[in-house]
Amino acid sequence: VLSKQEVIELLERHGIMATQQRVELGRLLFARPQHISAEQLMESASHKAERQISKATIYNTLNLFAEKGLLREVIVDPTKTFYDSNLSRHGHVYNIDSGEISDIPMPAVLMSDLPADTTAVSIDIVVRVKNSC
Amino acid sequence: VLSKQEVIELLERHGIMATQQRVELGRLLFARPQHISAEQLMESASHKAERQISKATIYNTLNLFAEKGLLREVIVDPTKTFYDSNLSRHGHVYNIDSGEISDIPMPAVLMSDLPADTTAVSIDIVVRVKNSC
DNA sequence: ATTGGTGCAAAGGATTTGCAGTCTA
DNA sequence: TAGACTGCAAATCCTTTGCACCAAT
Repeated sequence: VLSKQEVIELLERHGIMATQQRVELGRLLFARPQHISAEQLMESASHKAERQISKATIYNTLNLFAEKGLLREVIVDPTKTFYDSNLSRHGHVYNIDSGEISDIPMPAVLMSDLPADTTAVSIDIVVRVKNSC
Repeated sequence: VLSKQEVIELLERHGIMATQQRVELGRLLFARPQHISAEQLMESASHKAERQISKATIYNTLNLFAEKGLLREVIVDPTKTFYDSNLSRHGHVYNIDSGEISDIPMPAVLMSDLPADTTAVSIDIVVRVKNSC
């Protein structure tokens, strides 16, 4: 778990003004590598944060962190966005029954067939699984 | 472009009752390999279909076709689901500026690291790109 | 007749937005 | 003080649902 000061430095290194809410959310998010939804973060913040943090601020902060490269958006479910605090190169396994997300190693992917005049922003591999019946 | 009769046979082969709306939507969807959203299909149907087809039927039909294996859901954008009438093994390039989706070959992906007691339903590779500035 | 499909409008749920109040540099 | 951030509620957008009507077996 990072100290407030460590989070403040992390944010500022990424050009993000370190406000109180952002620091508290940062401590929750960067405590460990995890996959978390806006809803889950709201729930977590309502228990653990010193001050209560509004829904809009949760969404704003998640979007800002993702944009600034502190979080990675994980698009596995059309109805809900997850954010991954593990920035290393990896793919995801999404259990469509339980909603759980776990990591898998990402194999080398050949990038030879991208349209010219564009640049790759992200490469995602998602394996959707269901519980064996 | 498939004839009505060809679409009827296709649907029945997949255990789908061939109603008029489903056949018309099938003709639009299976005319060529494409990536289409519910909204785009509604737009297309409003011009080309013989009778007008309601929003609910569009969604019901897309979900049914996907469930029965005639379409593949493409989850690239958290705000909108696309459906792919190309069922062959391939990945996608999603242009976050234009919203365009195009295909890329899918490299062999090692499936050795899936959780036991689950079975893979789909494997998606999505490369998000932006226009070079 | 019975089962399944369709259309319409309303409900639902995640996310965004507008604006007033608050904090920070 | 100016600019940026936050909170709240309302608005938005995509998608699903409930229900009455229609079609096919």
